[in-house]
Amino acid sequence: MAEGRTKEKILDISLELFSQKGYSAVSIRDICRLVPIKESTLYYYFQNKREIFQVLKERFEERAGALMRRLEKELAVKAAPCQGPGFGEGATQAFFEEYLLDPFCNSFLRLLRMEQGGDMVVREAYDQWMFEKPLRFQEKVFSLLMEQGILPQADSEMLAMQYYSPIFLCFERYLTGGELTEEKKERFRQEAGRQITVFFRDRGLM
Amino acid sequence: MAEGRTKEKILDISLELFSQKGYSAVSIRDICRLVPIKESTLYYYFQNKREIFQVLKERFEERAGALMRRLEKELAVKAAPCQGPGFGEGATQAFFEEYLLDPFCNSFLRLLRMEQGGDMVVREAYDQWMFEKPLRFQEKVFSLLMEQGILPQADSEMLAMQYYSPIFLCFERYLTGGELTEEKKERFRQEAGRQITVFFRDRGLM
Amino acid sequence: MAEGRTKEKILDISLELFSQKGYSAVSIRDICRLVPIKESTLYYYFQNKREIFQVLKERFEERAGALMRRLEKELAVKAAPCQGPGFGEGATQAFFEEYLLDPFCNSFLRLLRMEQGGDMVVREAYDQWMFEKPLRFQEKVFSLLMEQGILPQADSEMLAMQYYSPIFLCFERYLTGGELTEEKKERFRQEAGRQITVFFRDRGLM
Amino acid sequence: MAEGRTKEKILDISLELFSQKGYSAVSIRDICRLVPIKESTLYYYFQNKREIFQVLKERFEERAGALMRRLEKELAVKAAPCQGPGFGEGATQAFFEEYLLDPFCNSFLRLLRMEQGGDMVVREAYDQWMFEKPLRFQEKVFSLLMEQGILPQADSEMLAMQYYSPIFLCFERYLTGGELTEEKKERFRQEAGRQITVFFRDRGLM
DNA sequence: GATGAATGAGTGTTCATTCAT
DNA sequence: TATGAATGAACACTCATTCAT
Repeated sequence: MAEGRTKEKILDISLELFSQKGYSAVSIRDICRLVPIKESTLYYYFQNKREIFQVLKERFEERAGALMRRLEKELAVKAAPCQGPGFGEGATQAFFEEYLLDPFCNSFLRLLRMEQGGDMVVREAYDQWMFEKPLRFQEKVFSLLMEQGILPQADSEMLAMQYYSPIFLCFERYLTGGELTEEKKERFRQEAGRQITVFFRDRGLM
Repeated sequence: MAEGRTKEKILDISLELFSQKGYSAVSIRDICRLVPIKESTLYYYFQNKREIFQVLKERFEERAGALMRRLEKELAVKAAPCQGPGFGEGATQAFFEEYLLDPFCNSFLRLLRMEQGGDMVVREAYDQWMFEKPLRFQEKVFSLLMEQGILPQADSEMLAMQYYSPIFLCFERYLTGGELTEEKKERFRQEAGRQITVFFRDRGLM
Repeated sequence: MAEGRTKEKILDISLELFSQKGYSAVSIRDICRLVPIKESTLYYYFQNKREIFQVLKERFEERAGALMRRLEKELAVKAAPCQGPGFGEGATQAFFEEYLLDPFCNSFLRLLRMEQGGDMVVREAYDQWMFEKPLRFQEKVFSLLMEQGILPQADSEMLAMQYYSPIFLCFERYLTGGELTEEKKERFRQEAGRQITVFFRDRGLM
Repeated sequence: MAEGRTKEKILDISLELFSQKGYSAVSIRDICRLVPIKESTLYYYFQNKREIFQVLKERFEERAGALMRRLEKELAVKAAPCQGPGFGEGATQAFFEEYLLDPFCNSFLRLLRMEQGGDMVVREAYDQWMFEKPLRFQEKVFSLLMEQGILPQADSEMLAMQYYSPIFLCFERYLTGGELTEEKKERFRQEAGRQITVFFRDRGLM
């Protein structure tokens, strides 16, 4: 069999199941039935069930971390010449499409979200990737917009909350239950998009 | 043992455990160990594990429904004579203290939140009690405030989102993991309170 | 079912199997097949496999401890009036029939003997019950015999070794493998008996 | 890798583990982890787990057989001219150092000792190498000593038991649990040595 | 010589649930 | 009201072993 194929398939299926039913509600048997392999084969690739989660977590953090770094870099570049409020849009779109709506990231965020009954480390990861990092990033965006006089001076932390919290609410409401269908994604884009539009309009932009 | 005592204790302990570790991560054994009764005794009071959840759900809906109805009634009464924006405060405080921060309601909301991997009915309940009802209620509040000229005319639905989403974010961030300590409650009150204050100040009130 | 029957049967069968094949070579399934019960039933009576061993150990120590105490008491009583070397015989016979040859004690000693690869506590128990206690007891017997002038003065510790070690060798050789048949028991009685006879004859007694 | 290297290492590590934890408590994984090789590699050298034991057994029997033959030959040679009781000493020392205390032989004897729950052939091997052969050899020694008038006429079989059983007890007590440390070896040498000294002194020698 | 990939049978253990008492 | 006794199905995980490469 082609190298790495099986391991990848285990990870794919595991994430899919975990994000739908929750880590502890998914059995090794469930995973193996769908791969499909024998349970003993799974243990050739992973030491135990927890390790599947760990590997998924590492991959998520790599990927999400790379996205965050990229967005910050783009922010710095674009900010140089005054470009109007538009440059925030790119970031938001990337944040939507490559993070909240991206199948892998979306699934993992859902998994984190459900498993908060478990250990602290999961709770902390969820706090980081769902709250801390997005809010910190948005603060920087608004600070820049204010520096350039595009937005009136204000508390950037508060602004980040006002901008991000409706997005978060829409994420929770439309993107964390059942399968991630194109329908749900579209609904999210519209609802969250409306909130963003109004946010900028209220502040005299766009 | 006094009638009803045991059943209540089963419900109390079940909710406590469910809200901390999630429905499926809590075993009948776990519950009975803490009551304490034998497993077979539990089945004298409940047909199966799911029924414990059902009873909790009914009680929650009774209680939360009563609260919502009460708030709506108070809204109608208070609204009659013009009383300034203050009359919204009472509702918000009651929503905080008797709903999001109330041990029973908080626990059940956490339980709903975690079990969305399960069946649709749970998802719908969560949507109702976490999004639909609070947002609908807030819309009415703002409609009234606008009718009375206290708030400038605007899209009340949008306003409700802008008002409620930071509260929801704070709820998710501070009130859904680990035990519900007084510390966490206070933190929530402050963070969510700040958001509300700014919301009204931005709109020329308070 | 009659009270206590099942638990006792589990213990009986477990000891039998453990003493034949060794603790770790016996599976819960093996035990349950012979009882016969379902595996889940076994866990109604015992928390885990180790607890079966623990209970057997407690029972053995109670029983063997009682025997040792009884023999010591009889020694003190009988020693009072001079009765010739005969009084040692009773002790040896009890030690043979109620300890080394007793089905329960024999099985447990075999179990201890085999499981020395495991934890220290098992090793120590084996050392106590196979070496320390028998040798200490025999020392007391010889001290008494010397006090009464029946045996000439000598190092009682050395004497105990000279008396006990052939018995121990016969035990190891004839009583620790396969089933404990009446044939094997008889062979042990004869071989060990001959050693004892010669021991006393060499020292001018009997 | 140099030919034979890997196979030897598998045998060394297997014996070490077997003698510490027992044959069935050691997994192929355990062995391979320490060699270190992949499990499939082990099956290049051995058909199955049992074969590792078989090879070890053959080597043990070769080695122990050679030792026994050598001791018997030395006995015949030395016995010719009258040399006093000393010629027994050499045999005993060799029996200690090259058999009971020799790392390879000691490990294998421990392995045999633990695995008596298994098949008859193992039990028989244990009986041969732990009881039959040592006792037969000792009988010959004493027969010779008696022929030469060094020891008074007596039942050589009984004498062999009296001589060997304390040694066997010390072996069981001090050399069959945990690792074979220099400390344990020394303790054995002293305890067993004392027994031998007293044995000869009691019979007017040394 | 050595390995990567796979497996069937088995391990100890936990689960929600039943039912006669 | 409450329990003692039992169970079938599932659980995560380990075992010795195979075989194509």
